[in-house]
Amino acid sequence: MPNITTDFKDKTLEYSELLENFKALLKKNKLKFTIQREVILETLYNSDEHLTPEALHQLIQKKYPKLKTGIATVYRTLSLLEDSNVVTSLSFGAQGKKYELGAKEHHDHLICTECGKITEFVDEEIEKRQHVITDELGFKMVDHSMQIYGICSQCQKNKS
Amino acid sequence: MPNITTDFKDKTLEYSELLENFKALLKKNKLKFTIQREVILETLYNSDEHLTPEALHQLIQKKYPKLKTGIATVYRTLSLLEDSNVVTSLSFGAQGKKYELGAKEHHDHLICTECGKITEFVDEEIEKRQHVITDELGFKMVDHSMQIYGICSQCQKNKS
DNA sequence: GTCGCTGCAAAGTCTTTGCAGAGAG
DNA sequence: CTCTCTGCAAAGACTTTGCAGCGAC
Repeated sequence: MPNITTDFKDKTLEYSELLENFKALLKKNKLKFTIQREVILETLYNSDEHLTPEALHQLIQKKYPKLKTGIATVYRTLSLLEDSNVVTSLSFGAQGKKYELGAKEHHDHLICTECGKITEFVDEEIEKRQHVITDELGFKMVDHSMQIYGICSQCQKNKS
Repeated sequence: MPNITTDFKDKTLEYSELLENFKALLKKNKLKFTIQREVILETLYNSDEHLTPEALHQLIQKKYPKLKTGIATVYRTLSLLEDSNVVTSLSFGAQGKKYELGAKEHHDHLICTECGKITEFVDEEIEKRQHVITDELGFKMVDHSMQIYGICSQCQKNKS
């Protein structure tokens, strides 16, 4: 079976486009476009990682020390972005949540339990089966998330 | 396509067997078998739901008011059970975690965002695809979890 | 100017920990 | 008897909220 149905990662949206969308969203809801909100969006965009609020805050403080962005603002902005479906959050076993831009297309996650690296993927076959399952139960699917945990090839090498 | 690959829910292990396994596990690790630990295991077994530590604690207090079981003990026991793979935890978007007996066979979750009801299922096709995906990346799968969010048929009826 | 936004600190949740006494082995 | 477990309360980690001044529009 040729591998034509599984795609790994890619970034589809230009930052300028994302920013325009965000501005439009704010305007639509009579919210203000502030420098903090832009910085948070931009930092999320430029990070390939999935960030915790704390990590995001630290990145911003390092990059824009003058701004003295408060952690509360990071939380508030992330909530705003999540409600608007601009970002998506992932919940992990322990405590804490990580955020990523959700404007990219839907995807699932492969998580390395050794190094924490997250690889994204989409598999058509799985997406199809999900519909079969929910249809069968009369369940109306709104969203789904899938995480596969394991050890990435790099960490396997390091161990041996 | 006949539906022969998707199974919905079932309970496979007798409580007595589960209890014996638990006792053996404790003995192996030189841990003690206490009434609190038994009550927590039993309550988890008799609940078809996925319980939060708080909910589990309340159930226990209602059923065994004399025992005055502390919430700390519930947390401590759940950690113990999770480390021993007797229970599995599910993390949710907001805060909080829910626990279920994990001795049952592996399964995924369908979660109703209206009423919170959780339906379990296993789909062979999806399980297969997961292996295809991880093999392709040289990723060693240890575990996975999948949640489908949506509105169950009952809640759809109630709304209309 | 107006009204929403921000930083700060205080207050909330949920979870973990320290400790002295209770209880299993 | 010994050494782990437990309940309680205090401490922690993470997140949210109240408020006065700031800043976008």
